[in-house]
Amino acid sequence: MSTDQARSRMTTTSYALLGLLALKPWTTYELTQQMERSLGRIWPRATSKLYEEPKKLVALGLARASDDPVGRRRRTVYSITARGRRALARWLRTPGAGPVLEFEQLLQLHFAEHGSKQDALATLAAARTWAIERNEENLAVGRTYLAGEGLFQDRAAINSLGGRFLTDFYAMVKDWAEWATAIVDAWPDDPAAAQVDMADLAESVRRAEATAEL
Amino acid sequence: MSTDQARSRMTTTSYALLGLLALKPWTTYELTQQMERSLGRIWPRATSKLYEEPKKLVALGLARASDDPVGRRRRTVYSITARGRRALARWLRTPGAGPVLEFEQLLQLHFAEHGSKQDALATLAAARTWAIERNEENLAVGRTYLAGEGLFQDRAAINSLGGRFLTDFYAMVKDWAEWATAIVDAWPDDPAAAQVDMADLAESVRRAEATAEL
DNA sequence: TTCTTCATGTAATTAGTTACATGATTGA
DNA sequence: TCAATCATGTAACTAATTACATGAAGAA
Repeated sequence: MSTDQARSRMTTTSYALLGLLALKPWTTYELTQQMERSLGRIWPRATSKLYEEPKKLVALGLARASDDPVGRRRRTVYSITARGRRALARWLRTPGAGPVLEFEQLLQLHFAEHGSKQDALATLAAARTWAIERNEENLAVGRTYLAGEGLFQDRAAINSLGGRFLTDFYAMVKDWAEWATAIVDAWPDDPAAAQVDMADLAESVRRAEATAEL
Repeated sequence: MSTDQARSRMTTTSYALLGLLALKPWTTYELTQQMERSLGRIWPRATSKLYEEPKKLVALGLARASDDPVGRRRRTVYSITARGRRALARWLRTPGAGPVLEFEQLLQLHFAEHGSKQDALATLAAARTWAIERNEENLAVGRTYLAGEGLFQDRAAINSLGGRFLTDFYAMVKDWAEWATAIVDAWPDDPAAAQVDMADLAESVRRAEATAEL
């Protein structure tokens, strides 16, 4: 156990892995698969991170690693410890951060005046496609649960909260992209010359006002 | 000009700053304010990054820095160069990434079985509050544009695309949080014992199916 | 038996954050 | 004239990514 690792603090990523370990023991590869397929939608991390992070959990006494050899190479299986479960429960009591969004395509749209109308439309089309593709994946998972064949069917009640969030999010992105495409279609060729439609603006403000009401 | 910086590549963050410089020259502090108030909603970065990144733009010849002293200390004003404008236009033609979401609160919900029902409800309440507060800010900006008094009123057409996205996003988060609160309210005290309501699940799937249709 | 894909990991690099420091300005 | 806050920046650190490497398993 390196002192470095023992000293280093728990990040949200650490808890994400710890949470998975609370479900069952996993090999690192299984963890990467699970992240790619599901948890990664709300907490995306590079694969190599997932090989590194559990070591920290072990160093902190929150997880246990067992090496089982496969042929000439080793494979590591991680499982949670009692201390790990307590740490996880403690984390669930702390206030977490709200959604953090990074949206490069929207950033590009935000500077659309410096490119062509075509650029903007292409970006919107890509955003729409993105939403449809992600939704497709999410839908496939939802159907397996509806059929009673989900990977963690006993956790269906909990999983469905996140599933619904993603469903709503993808729908929202798609609808927005279509709305925005109609708007941009009406622009002149030079986006810098585009005039705002006050009626559209007013409608957006009304929507926000509806959300502001308790 | 350090070779290090000249060699380093442009990131999306670099382009975010470059895009702002294309609007007008800014002092670094003004850039931090602008990011905090508006661009940061879709491309959040720490303040110190915003002091560092423009230096790279200068090293790459995409921006110019002018030092103007304020009392005994200096202040840097950055402006874009012709090369910078071309680089920005080129970037607008490249495919950008779709939305990337990090949602710690939802991660906590995902492991709700290891905490109490109260924990889950508190997390959902926090998510709802988050959405309302963010919406409030966004609404305030929208109103200034509707009144014709936006900070960049001439860019209202473009700004309104992003404004609407955020409006829809905050509404979606709030609605989801309220929906989920009702669900969790109906859970037994031990979240691990919660049973999924198949009717709810079916409705989520139907929603996703609606999005999947062209 | 060879090729490809799955599986398992490390190393090098970088992007980003947290912490710190201090001058300028304003209002009590 | 003092305190608080605004404004400006650097340094140290760390989380995370990209690139690389290679063995195992299964298909052709």
